[in-house]
Amino acid sequence: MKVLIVEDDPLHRSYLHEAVNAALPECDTVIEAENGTVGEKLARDHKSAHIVMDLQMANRNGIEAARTIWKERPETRILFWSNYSDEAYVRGVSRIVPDGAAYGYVLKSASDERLKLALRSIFIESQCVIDREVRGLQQKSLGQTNGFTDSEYEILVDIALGLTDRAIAKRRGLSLRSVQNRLQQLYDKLDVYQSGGDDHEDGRFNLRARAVTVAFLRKLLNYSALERAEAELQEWLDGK
Amino acid sequence: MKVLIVEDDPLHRSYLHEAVNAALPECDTVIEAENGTVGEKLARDHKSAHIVMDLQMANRNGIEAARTIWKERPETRILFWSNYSDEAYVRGVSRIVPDGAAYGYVLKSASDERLKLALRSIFIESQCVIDREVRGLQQKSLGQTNGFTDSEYEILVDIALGLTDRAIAKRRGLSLRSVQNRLQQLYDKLDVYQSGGDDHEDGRFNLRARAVTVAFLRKLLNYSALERAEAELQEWLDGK
DNA sequence: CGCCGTCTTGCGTAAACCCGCAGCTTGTTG
DNA sequence: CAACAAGCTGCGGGTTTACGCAAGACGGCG
Repeated sequence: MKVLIVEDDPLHRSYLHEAVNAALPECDTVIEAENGTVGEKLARDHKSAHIVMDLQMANRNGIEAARTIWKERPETRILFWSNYSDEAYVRGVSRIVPDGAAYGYVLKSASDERLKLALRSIFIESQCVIDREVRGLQQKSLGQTNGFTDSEYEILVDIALGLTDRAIAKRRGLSLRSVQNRLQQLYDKLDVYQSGGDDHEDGRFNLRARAVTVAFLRKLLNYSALERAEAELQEWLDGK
Repeated sequence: MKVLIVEDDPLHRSYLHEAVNAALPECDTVIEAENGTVGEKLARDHKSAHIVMDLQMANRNGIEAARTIWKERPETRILFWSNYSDEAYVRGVSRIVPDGAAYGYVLKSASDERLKLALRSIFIESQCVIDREVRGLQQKSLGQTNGFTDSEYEILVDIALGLTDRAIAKRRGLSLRSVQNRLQQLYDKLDVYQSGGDDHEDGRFNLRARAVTVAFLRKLLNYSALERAEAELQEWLDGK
């Protein structure tokens, strides 16, 4: 059995290496990659390897890497090991996981024990292991209560990218008015009207910009999500 | 001599601990804090301590902590040890460093040797040590070429927060038109008109929102900067 | 089938935004 | 002091947003 570790930080990398050795005596080779690009390449070279992947990496982030890896080989087992449980990450991951694939999401703050258990569950037993905290987010976001529809999330990303209503309409194949409807829906859910709605109206917000900020502060968006969305946008722009 | 380590990540924390021991034999006590809040408290308790501080921490980030520490004791020597050299961080740090204070900014990717040298230079020799990469940013941002004025940065933050032109005018004591002037200036510098300015005009951007996005992608803004700005905004809103 | 909720679309309006033009106040420089 | 650059401000107008109102379209359900 082979395990591929994809992780930015040398300290974390060697920690992972040890953890893998301790948790999986049946594993005979451990390979390391220090960014997403190298990770993809090594995954291609070692087709049987299971993967432990950091999400936040400078060169090419974990979600990107995982997507191309899964595209080539959907049955690959990947354990995401991340510092954060931003909804943006969680959403990003669940968007790309293939049907029936075994994967995991464990926070770096988890104990050694938890990490080892997760390693064994996923790589040996093919079971999904999602950190409790992450799991909570996932359910809240999928359940309609307090969560965001895909269409709402989509339009959030679009205004975060800085598109006009018209451009969004064109991109998503909607009328102008429909786009604006979704925006209102979004504004409602993000509670953008806060602080100033009742008394004097002088401190009002620019709803569009405020929505993006609030989403950022709530970790619905983060840098990595923006980066991905921007790449998709450019692709679309080039494709006419 | 005492050294206080303020760092989120247990692995990094113990690495730092060792590095301090190795670089500073004259140091007899090393104290550790796992977030900014605790760091502030321990800094108060151990007034003579030099500090090594991580910037990105979940609970209370390094810039906040450093600010209150320096407010109480401006001669404290602080070495910032960070994963990133986002302009937002660099700007945030240089905004709060007291006149004549000795401080340092070293990236986590630096070698052991570099870290040790920095520790000695700052804590023993009272010299400022700024990582080469960070230094580059600093100069570019202070020099007018390609850099952003304080007023431009200020208005960038304001629209990122989602304020209306009118609200910004009130907050900064300007006329509406002046605010809009600065905005145009900002749009120019951020090169927001890209892609579509020449040929067909269908893929246009909402300049205001686009500016924020571009700033994010260029790391002029990041989560921590937004968080701080939001706190200041709330303060201002409360103060009428 | 008819009723109902959700989603889409068009029309219309008030507000906000982007920005060219031009007059003023400053600080700087020869 | 004259000249000039840089920033602030008001005016005016074209465009984009935010959103109420109301008329279809579609799917589920009794």
